[in-house]
Amino acid sequence: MENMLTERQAKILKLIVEEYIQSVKPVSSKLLCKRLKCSSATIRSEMANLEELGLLEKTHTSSGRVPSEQGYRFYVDHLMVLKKMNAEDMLNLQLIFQNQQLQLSDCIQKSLEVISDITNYATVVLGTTSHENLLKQIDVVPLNENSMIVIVITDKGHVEHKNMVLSDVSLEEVKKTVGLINNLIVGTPIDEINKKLEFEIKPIIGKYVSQHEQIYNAFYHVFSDFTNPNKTNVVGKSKFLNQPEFSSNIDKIRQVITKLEDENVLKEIREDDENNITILIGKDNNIDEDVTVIKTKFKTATEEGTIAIIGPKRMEYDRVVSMLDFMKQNIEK
Amino acid sequence: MENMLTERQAKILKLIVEEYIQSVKPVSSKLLCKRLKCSSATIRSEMANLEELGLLEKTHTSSGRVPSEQGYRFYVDHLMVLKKMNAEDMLNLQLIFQNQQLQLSDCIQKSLEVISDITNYATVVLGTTSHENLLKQIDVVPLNENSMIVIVITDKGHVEHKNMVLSDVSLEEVKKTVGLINNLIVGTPIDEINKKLEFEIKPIIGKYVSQHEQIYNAFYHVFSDFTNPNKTNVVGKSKFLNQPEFSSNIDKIRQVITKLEDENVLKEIREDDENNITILIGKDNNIDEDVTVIKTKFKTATEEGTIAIIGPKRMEYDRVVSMLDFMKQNIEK
DNA sequence: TCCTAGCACTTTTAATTTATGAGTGCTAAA
DNA sequence: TTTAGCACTCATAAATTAAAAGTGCTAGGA
Repeated sequence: MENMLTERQAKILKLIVEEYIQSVKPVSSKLLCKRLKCSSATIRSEMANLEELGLLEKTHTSSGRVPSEQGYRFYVDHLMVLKKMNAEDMLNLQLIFQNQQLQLSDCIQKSLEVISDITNYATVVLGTTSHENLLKQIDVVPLNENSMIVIVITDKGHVEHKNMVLSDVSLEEVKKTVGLINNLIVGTPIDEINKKLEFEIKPIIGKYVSQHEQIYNAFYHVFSDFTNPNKTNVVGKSKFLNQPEFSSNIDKIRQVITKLEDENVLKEIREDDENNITILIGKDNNIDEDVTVIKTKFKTATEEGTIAIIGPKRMEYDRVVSMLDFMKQNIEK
Repeated sequence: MENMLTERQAKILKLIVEEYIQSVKPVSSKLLCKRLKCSSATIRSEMANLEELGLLEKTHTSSGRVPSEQGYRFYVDHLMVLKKMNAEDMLNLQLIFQNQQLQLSDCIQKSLEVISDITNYATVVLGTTSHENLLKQIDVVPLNENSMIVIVITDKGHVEHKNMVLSDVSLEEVKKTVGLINNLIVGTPIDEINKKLEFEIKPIIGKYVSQHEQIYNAFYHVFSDFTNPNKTNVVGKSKFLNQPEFSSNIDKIRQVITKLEDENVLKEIREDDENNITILIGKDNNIDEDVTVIKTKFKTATEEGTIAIIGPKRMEYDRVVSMLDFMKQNIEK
């Protein structure tokens, strides 16, 4: 693959991508000839070749060159050298994961917030609550006359709680039902609970529990809410305001932010998720052609999902990729 | 108070404020003379008077008039007529509160998201978890060898859960401790638990529980995290992108968004909180002189806090105030 | 065959000018 | 007290100009 380009062409492409990522200005031949030992004319002719190959573009006839989408792609596939993370940042992130008070999902959330701040890009975690969780236990805590709290715990340590309003129902009967549930359907996958509830519990409480209708309905409700996907929240959407090529174009920013608030768009980020790091440059993603999404899947005993960093196409790929990798490592251990 | 102005002056001021809120353009005398039966010259002289009084301003010598900060203040204090909410919006909000599955704080959060969408302003709820909550019950669910989940429930129905990592500790001993806590310190205000833990529980488990050191520390940790203020999140910060007087000024937007992410700034919004609706126009708030904060306190049996709507100074006061009032009603019942 | 100096040409960007229009303040008369 | 009329101000937009940054191409040199 790499023999598509001469060594010098590769060097030039790399320099242009990195220079442009840094300066946000089309890169001129003159600038490069300082770093390579040759004249600007030579570079110009090489640049013309690279443009021919579809790796560079011009913004107008006499402008410097800018990487094309293919140019970025070639860069990340063949030229990029990963950039090790700043030790301090690494430490900060690790500290978050070492806080054993926190659920894993909170650690992920928190560290992605930190990453958003240090990179100036948006970040997101998708689908951290695995629905393959199995029911571990349910508890009921009566609050007052007619309301109680139902707490549902899964084997992976995920906890949810719901209010349950039941007027004129004896606490005894509710507890009986809880006992039945804990005996009969513990170990069931969360999203199959309602089925079991209907076919295994309902008949039984129908016999032994008074006011079974009301109680059954209340519990059915509690578990059906569980199936709702938990809402995903992109962190640092407004970081796009800090990116020069966006800040001159409010409409674009608005457009991108709107996309980042759209559940469906986010859902698509999860699709075709590979185990290693995937880079969706420009048209590869469904957010905006000037945006890049870098994402990876993670999978642990308790959780599973995708984390992604979202920024301009002109992203610091070398830095972001190694950060994301570092995150993945941290999560998975 | 209102006799500061003649009836006609009041009418003109009201028209100018409302026109400007709608059009975002300085209001000319010509425009007004269509609505009042008099010539533009007459209006001009009245406008000059109102400017004299500090209620109007010009953007340049020959421009139309714009309300001054005092002008807005006079408007909201004396001239504004509340605008009833759209029936559909009211219904939508009410439905959220009628969903008995949800905790009150979730209802508030959800409905403020809706309000942010229909108004195009940012919203926030501050300090919904009252630390006057009393401990109702704690539960422990073992997950595996060395980790368990502690669930803390308060009398107001607030639930929190924490991971607790304890290696080589017998479950029996932990359960004993839980039993002690549930017997001895239930009913204690959340933020006093650690004190009680130290002076009442520690001595006892010191006697009766083996490995008390480790267990005590773990529980101490669980409760000390509780005192952390829950993080407040402003909804719809990017709505400022949709406000014309901001969208021409990215720096301003960035500045405002940064403020809205600053915990301290948000905390100040809660201060001097009155029971009724408070309007902080421009310099009255600590966000930006072109921003207005409209807020009110709410207090229910279970929760207490402040909700606020944050938008440009050129805010639809009549609409927002009645919405906020409606929200308060809904929350408190 | 490859590199480079040189030059014509293109386009952007910023600065300047010009013109137009919206709006005011003031005056004098109704 | 109101209003018509007019001179004046300033913002905005369009048009012009000038300078700067780059490129492509060519022809000569290594």
